[in-house]
Amino acid sequence: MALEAKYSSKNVEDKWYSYWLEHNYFHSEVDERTPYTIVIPPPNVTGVLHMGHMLNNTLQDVLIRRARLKGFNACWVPGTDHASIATEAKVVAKLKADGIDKATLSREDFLEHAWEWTHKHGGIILEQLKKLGASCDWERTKFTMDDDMSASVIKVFVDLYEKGNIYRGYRMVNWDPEAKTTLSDEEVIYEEKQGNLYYLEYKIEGSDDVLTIATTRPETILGDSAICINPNDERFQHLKGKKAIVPICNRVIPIIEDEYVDIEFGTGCLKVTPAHDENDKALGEKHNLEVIDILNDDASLNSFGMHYQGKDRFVVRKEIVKELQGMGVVSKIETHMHKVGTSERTGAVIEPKLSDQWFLKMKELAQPALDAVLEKDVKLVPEKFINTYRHWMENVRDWNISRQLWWGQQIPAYFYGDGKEDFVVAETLDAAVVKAQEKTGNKALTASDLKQDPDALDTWFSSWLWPISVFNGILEPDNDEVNYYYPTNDLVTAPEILFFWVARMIIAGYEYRGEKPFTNVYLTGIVRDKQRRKMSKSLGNSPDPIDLIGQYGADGVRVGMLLSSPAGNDLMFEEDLCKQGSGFVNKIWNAYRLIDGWEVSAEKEETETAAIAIKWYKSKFQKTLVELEDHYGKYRISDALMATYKLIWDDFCSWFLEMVKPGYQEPISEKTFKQIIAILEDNLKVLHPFVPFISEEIWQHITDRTPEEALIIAKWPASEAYDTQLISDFEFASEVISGIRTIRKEKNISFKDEISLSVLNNDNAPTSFDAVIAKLGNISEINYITEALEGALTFRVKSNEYFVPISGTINVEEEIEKLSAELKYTEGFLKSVQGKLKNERFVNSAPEKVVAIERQKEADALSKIEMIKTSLASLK
RNA sequence: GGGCGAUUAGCUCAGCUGGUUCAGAGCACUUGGUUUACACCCAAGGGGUCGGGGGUUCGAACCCCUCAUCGCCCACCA
Repeated sequence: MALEAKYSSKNVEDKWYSYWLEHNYFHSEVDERTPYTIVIPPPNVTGVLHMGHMLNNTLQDVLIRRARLKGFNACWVPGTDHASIATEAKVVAKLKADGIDKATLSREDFLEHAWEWTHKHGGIILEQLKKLGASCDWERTKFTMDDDMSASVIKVFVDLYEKGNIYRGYRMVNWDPEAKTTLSDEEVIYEEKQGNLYYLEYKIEGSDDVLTIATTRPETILGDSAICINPNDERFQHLKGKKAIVPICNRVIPIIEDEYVDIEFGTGCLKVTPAHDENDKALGEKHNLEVIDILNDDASLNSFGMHYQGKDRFVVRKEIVKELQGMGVVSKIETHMHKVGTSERTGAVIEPKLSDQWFLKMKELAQPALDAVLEKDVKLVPEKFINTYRHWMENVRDWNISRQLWWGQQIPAYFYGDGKEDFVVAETLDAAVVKAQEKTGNKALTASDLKQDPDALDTWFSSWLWPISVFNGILEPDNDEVNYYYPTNDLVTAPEILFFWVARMIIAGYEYRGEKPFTNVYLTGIVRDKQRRKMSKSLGNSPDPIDLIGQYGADGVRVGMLLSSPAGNDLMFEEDLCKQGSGFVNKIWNAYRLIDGWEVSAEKEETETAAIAIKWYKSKFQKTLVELEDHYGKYRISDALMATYKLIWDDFCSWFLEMVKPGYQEPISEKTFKQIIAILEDNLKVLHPFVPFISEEIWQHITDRTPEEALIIAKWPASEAYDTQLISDFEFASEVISGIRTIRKEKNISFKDEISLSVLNNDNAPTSFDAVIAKLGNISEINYITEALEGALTFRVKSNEYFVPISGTINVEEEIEKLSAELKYTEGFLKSVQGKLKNERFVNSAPEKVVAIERQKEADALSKIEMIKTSLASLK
């Protein structure tokens, strides 16, 4: 049955994905083979596939499929992340839409809603990955809130607490007033914003003097507890030891001195608000100042806000300025650019806030993880990220791991009293009771006396264990699975989460396995649109990957993504690339259609052309195999694809198939055909990681295969020595063919008209491809001659001259002009080469090899000039 | 404010140890083609003082200095 001229991906892709699943090829179990493991960067459980995932997972699938073909026990562990803030925010919004306020719900009820939401929307993204062809071991699918995963998190928390790495601290934290939770420093995004710098006058107690301070947040004056000046500031010597009066609330506050104050900035006077600024807090502690917190959790003012109580800080900012202006204490308002911290998740402006939170000490834990990367035990690709990584790890700050959320692992700290230290940390309530009894000496304490800390842990506190916990290596550190699969091989992820996730996994790896979690970290680029904007749902500039797959096929989209994705560089995604991808897929399809349509004859002999073509292609293939090895080894996946692309499109389709193609309506020799099929099969193997579907389709179409013979589990082509001479001889021959084509075109000689070719064999032109030249150039005969042929069209390849005798078609003047131009160019070239060789310093200092090359160039140019001159003479 | 990186063809990017991979690839573009797989095709062609300037060297896209522009990361300037 004839195959369709246009490849249609739809049915083919579903068919083979089901087939692969049915035969369990993606599943990995511990065996005697060497493992090759990748753990997926778990996407948000309720998320949908975006272009970033697409890139990421295509790369992982390429790596895993190639490893599978190379005979490794390939294991790609999929899963999702509970994404506490993002998911909780979605659930809260959904409840709100249903008229339910989270505050009215109990923790249990809320979690029930959250789970319901998770089950409803969860896992969509994993289904989408299947469309892409991702060959994950779905039996191993994990969720960061699975029971065992959560148990691992709790165990680690307790362990780190007992080792003294986790502490509870009253600290200035980043407060997200929208989500009403703290954020880690990494979750705060600083944006340059236009604000105002307000100059406010404070009265000096017991005098009519005023001093002026500058602030960007005038509402915080209600929380002021001092004014600070630089002791070296000449202007303010008279203020030392005095007191100032805060406008509106009339609080009397001391004027303190500290060299921290920048004399140059603003007025040189600084108001100190310890509750709402990190630096002020430090000053406050140093000078023993009162801490006045004026904000509620939703960033409205509390009772310290007096008549502003209950109003949002930004509303108050406007109103208080008016009031202050009315009092005549605003001396100046300047516009001022400053950085404002916003929440990564909700976009709300962050307020620094003092509160009790849980922290993980990082300095010590980070050390082995830093060393691992610096010593390249863990390799970052591209290497430029090493510096960024080092900088971060050397200046790592303690990690705020508590979140005022319910969706996540609840912190296993149990309070038995109101005191700051009245708590114990334990894996279970029962264990907590025992510990509490021991700690207090009160044997009468029961479970009902204990109250668990309501906060949940930061999501990253579960995902940092991912490479270990997916193999249950926390709960059972010595199990066969983790011992076999860990450390994993490659991690493919976005550079944005190098600190959030990658660095912390390395830390956890050393802390809990004494070993790195992965050997290589491949950091992909950020997918951007043509205007260099990051592709995101909110901007609406991201195409839906599933639509793209529908349009171009998964294979086409995979190729499109990979065509332009050098590691670590951002990639400008254009839909045209997918078009190119599906074009490539179609090309492969049609190459197969050609072969598939041939009539095979056992009687027919192998032609000379076919014999040399097969030998040549095998060499070319082997050479490409070596290049592929190099590219893959350096994670240059797009280069690997491009090398494969050229091998198939140029070498296989444009050259090889043209060479072996039988004549019109002629059968092909069975011997040749068998070899072509073997070559095609090898091609399919190297293509498979990039275009898994069409490669399997063709593979299975060639002949009936048992499930054990599927392409997905075939053996990567074996490396063999290859003939470089043959490859360069072919390149020579291809130039000859191109010369013939040029002449045909220039003289309008149809391909159907046979012509003859004569070679002035100055340079021992290789003859191995003469049959090919004859076939592809439609040459009746090739003659080797010792004297120039008169009255013929000529062209040159290296220093051989070729003649095509065409009577009556030669325009002598045109030929002379052409030759003269070539002569002039060659003479100029010779001059520059000789100039180099005359330079003694070049000859003396350059390596011998380089000089020899120049001498060869000189000799070639000389003989070429001689030849052109002869031709010219004969024409005249 | 500190650090890292980039700047090469219209676009996206290679260019590894300074010299045969040295000015390249893919796409786009122009021109010409219904030769028995593919117009998602075939062939040919145009296009770049390698961001500017200076230096080192026999020799620089590559090393050094400097300027410019862009990007990223980190950081508490009110």
